[in-house]
Amino acid sequence: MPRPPYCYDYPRPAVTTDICLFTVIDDELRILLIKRGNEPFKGSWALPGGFLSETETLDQCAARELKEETGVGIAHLEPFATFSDPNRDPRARVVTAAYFALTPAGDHDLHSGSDADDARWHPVRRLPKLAFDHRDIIKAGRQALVAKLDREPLALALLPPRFTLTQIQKVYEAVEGQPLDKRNFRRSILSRGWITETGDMERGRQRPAMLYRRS
Amino acid sequence: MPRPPYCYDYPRPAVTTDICLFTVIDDELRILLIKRGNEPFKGSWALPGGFLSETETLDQCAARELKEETGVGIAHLEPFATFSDPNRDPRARVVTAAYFALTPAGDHDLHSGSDADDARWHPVRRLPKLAFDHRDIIKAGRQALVAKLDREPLALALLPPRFTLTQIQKVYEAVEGQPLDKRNFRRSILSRGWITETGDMERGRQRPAMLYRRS
DNA sequence: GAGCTTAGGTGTTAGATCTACACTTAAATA
DNA sequence: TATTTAAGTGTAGATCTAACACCTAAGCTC
Repeated sequence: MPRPPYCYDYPRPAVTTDICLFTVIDDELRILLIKRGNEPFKGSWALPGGFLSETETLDQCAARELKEETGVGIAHLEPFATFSDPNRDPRARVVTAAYFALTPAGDHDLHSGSDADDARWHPVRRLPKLAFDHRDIIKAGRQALVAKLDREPLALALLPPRFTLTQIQKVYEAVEGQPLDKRNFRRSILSRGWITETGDMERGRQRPAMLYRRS
Repeated sequence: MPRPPYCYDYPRPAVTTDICLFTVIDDELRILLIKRGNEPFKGSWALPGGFLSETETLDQCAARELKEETGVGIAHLEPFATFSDPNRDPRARVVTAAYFALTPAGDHDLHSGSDADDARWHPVRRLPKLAFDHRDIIKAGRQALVAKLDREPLALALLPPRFTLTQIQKVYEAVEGQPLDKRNFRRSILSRGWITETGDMERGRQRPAMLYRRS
């Protein structure tokens, strides 16, 4: 098929994905950031992400980049916005599709990529100096997460396979940033049908708690 | 500043915007489609849209393309998804940012672009043969519209500056595709504070109705 | 093993919101 | 003046929401 010239005359931007990978550690919402080892913004922190390859969708690109960074399967990954200011990257025109991702706290094999010094979980309320427009992206990502948490069982992606009602309540409190009433929360979360009793109890320092799982 | 080679080694997709421009005509939700005059998909209908230029954001690109197609300012325009299947356009790799737009029914100066035969308002429940993945895009756009209509005063973007309660109810019924109870609808819409009485009445064939406007 | 510590687990009430439902009114027209 | 058409209005029952406090089961300490 002939390639109509109008289709190719346009300058093409580079296309990337950037991922806001959230987790809850110490009852606090945190995000994975990578310290940049190269200019521009050398020494600043940045979101994980990378360039779209020729044969993959943006979803696949985000999943691949995330796997390369964290070495784990991610419980939830979805796009929430695009960022396309012509000057957002001083090197070149780069349009990025921003994703948010969720993973349970715990055993991540964080390993720096080729252009990164370090990877760390940063509390979203105390962010360091960020590269590019990544502060804006994180702000939008948090808003998207908060907005969805009430309508979809996203909290399950921030928890291990079996968890107590107190644990899931703490996830909601960490994401929403406010305490919730225990009895009202339990009534509400159980009425949604997202979770089921396992029958097993968690034995800890106090009275045992019922373990729940995804329905 | 030197351009790091990793930044340019990647093949770059073309980037476009596609716009689902909705309106309500004859109590029916309709979408603007353009008949394609060129291959591929010659004779099929397609969403208005076009290529991102070097100096504009995706928002600006969508607004510009829409203005070129319809000749009117648009009351509401926002992105809702991206589509990036590597084979979605048979000519080349094209990633598109999909927008939905809203405009009051009425006097649009629809004019075909260079590669279009015709532009028409199609009822969303009876769509013709569509080019590319535009059927998927429209489906996602409708869902985005329905989801937002309840939370934000989007219906005002589908109405003239002054309107009656019956008119706004018909907009909701057209978008949601189901009839609504008149008294409950009125109580609900008035309690949101989005609209205010003008004090003027609309004179028609029957008892006059109060005209409202955006608060 | 008794007492302390810690988190788990449980109900009710008042207020607000939602849903279903039918008749009267004001103007235009015939 | 009678008819047609859409405008406008209220209530009762059910459901949902928000506020609120005490008892229980286990581990730990002495």
